[in-house]
Amino acid sequence: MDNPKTDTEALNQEIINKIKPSMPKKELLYDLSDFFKVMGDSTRIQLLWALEESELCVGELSAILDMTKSAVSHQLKVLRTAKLVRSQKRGKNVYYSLNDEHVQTIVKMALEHVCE
Amino acid sequence: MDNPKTDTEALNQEIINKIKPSMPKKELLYDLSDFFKVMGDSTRIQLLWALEESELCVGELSAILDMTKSAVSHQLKVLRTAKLVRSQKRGKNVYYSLNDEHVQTIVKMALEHVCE
DNA sequence: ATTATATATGAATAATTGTTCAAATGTCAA
DNA sequence: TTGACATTTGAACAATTATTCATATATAAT
Repeated sequence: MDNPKTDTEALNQEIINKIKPSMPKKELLYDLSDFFKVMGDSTRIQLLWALEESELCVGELSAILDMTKSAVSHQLKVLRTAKLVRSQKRGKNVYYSLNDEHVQTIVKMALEHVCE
Repeated sequence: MDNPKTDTEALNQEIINKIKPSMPKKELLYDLSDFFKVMGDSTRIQLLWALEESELCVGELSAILDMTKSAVSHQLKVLRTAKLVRSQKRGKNVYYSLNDEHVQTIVKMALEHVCE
């Protein structure tokens, strides 16, 4: 062969040049992976799962998950920051509810993936 | 009030008793959160993103992501273990491709969530 | 066989993160 | 105001993890 590049590189440079500019920008990339990071914790999955059935306050969630209120509150904050849940104070209690219709669908899809 | 329980506990015990048994079992819970953990890394999102366009070998992915082949290989192993991609050896190269149709849909849904 | 290339792997390091514990805040009732 | 309760918060600790570096394996070409 006369081309030293193709001699040592078996890579398809054409497809590299085509795909590289179509990659997501850094910011979108971090937003995406941050979203999945939030979902990637069993405590938070449980919280979302429970909240699918009803609005619930911290004490109730703590009883359902059988975890300390502190741990639950910490994780609720993560979900709140990610805008997956919203909170509403009523008296001494703070009630949480789902804030995004996508989440239920995404969990269902993930279920289909892991259940096979 | 005559009931000391309801006096100090503002919790709705009925809904706790209803929701608690409907919670997912530990194993399913871990499978679910593990799946999202795999998605919760920007390098792995990039790999899946690129592989949506075409089957690619490690060197090509390394060029597209602008990362060392070692780092790419390590992350491909994670995706392979999670059965999100499959690999096929051809000559000196190992070609990777997507192994699950759910993933593209899930990423699209996540995009809709983060893009608002 | 030797050399070059492609990929994989193991150990090490740095960074991130979930829970616990103690303490702070906020709300209601007496 | 004082006391009890619901929730939040900050610091600390343990555990997990992504990348780097060096090395190992495997394939192809000379």
